[in-house]
Amino acid sequence: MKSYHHGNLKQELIDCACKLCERDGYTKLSIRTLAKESGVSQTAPYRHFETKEALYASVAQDGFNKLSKAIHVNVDKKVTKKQIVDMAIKYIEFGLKNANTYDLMFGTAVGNFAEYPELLESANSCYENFRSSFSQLANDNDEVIAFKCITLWSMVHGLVGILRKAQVVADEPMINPEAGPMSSAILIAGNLEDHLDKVISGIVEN
Amino acid sequence: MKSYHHGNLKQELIDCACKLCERDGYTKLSIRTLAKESGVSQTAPYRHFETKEALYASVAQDGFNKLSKAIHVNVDKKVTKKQIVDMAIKYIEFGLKNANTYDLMFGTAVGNFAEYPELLESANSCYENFRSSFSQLANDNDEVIAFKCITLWSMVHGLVGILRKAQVVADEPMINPEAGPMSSAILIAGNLEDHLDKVISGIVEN
DNA sequence: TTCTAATGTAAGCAGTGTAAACATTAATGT
DNA sequence: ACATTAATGTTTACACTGCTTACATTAGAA
Repeated sequence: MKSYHHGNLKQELIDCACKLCERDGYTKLSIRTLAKESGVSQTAPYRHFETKEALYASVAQDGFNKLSKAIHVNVDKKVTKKQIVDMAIKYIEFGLKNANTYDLMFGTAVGNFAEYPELLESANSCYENFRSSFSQLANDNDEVIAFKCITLWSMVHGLVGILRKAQVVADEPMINPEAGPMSSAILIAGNLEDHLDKVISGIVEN
Repeated sequence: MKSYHHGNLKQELIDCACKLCERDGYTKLSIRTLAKESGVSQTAPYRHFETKEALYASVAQDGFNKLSKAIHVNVDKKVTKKQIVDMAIKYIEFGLKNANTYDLMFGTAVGNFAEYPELLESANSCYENFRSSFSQLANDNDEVIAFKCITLWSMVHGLVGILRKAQVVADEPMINPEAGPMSSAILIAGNLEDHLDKVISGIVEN
């Protein structure tokens, strides 16, 4: 016997949306099917999310929280270059393994983060996580750190995009014969650690 | 008096779609309004594009062609570092000024380029354009060139994504007070040329 | 000139986001 | 303890979408 009130609908909707967005891509998600999945009427979600974009924002927020965890480095001790390389690898793996969620986080589905303060908070703290780890490595003033950090972040962010287009999967790199010049990216996928080590050295020592 | 056959419908649809996609974002584009715009029945477009994705593919292809032109460097003479820096700037400007089109080119709206041979061709030749210019700068074997080139491309591609999230416009950089740590990106936007010069030096000399 | 393939139209299906009006219940203040 | 209110759920409905099917017109090849 189910009661009129669900009790935990908002969180259940978010959880379900996260799964479905990651599995099928966010464009395939419909509020109606989501409602059905939670055994609730098709307009019930609107009590918790004003628009579909607001729902996307929650999924994206969850993504930033997960990314934060994935790239987290213990900053108690001194941070080594290898740790930063690992962080970069973790970042890229996250982007490749959670490709659809990553889209939601960095694409245009959620237009303006400022409209969703919690999302903005999570996104900012994720970047701050990245930055503060990186800042332990180089002995520079804040402005220089910011420069270098953005450089590295752009790198890994860009690599996620490029590697995806090259249709490389993190676990099991494989060449798409149709990829043309794009297949250059394969070279990197096969030597991700070496590659990042070089690049990060270059950034830090400049 | 308009004739039953339009005569040039396909191209007109593409042109119109390019405009509307760039203006409102591709998610706002509907085949029906597109048809109306061309003064044709709502199912006529399906004679030229099997699905909406196929239409997106045409818009993306047009984008790659434009990007190719934008970043083109005259490779008759020896290519200087400044030319590569310029190329990078042009790339980033393109990504920022044609943000919605750029989405279509590098996002997930068109899932598999291999399904649209003309798009794949344009995308590949755009990259080849990028690569061949870059290869004139460094004296390396092909594999090393490929490495360095992907590194640079990832950089600029990543910067486009990051700068957009930081809500910076190429023409008129301005700070979004809500941007938090993201506003570090502003530092770069304000010194794009210097920044790229440093980064490119780092890549080439390694 | 005839036939066929290309290109257009009309009607309709199943699905979407979301607004409005109403129902049920949990929370709250007296 | 009870009345009131706010939160949360349902029903119905609108305007819109991508796309299918069946049919109409016409341009170009035989």
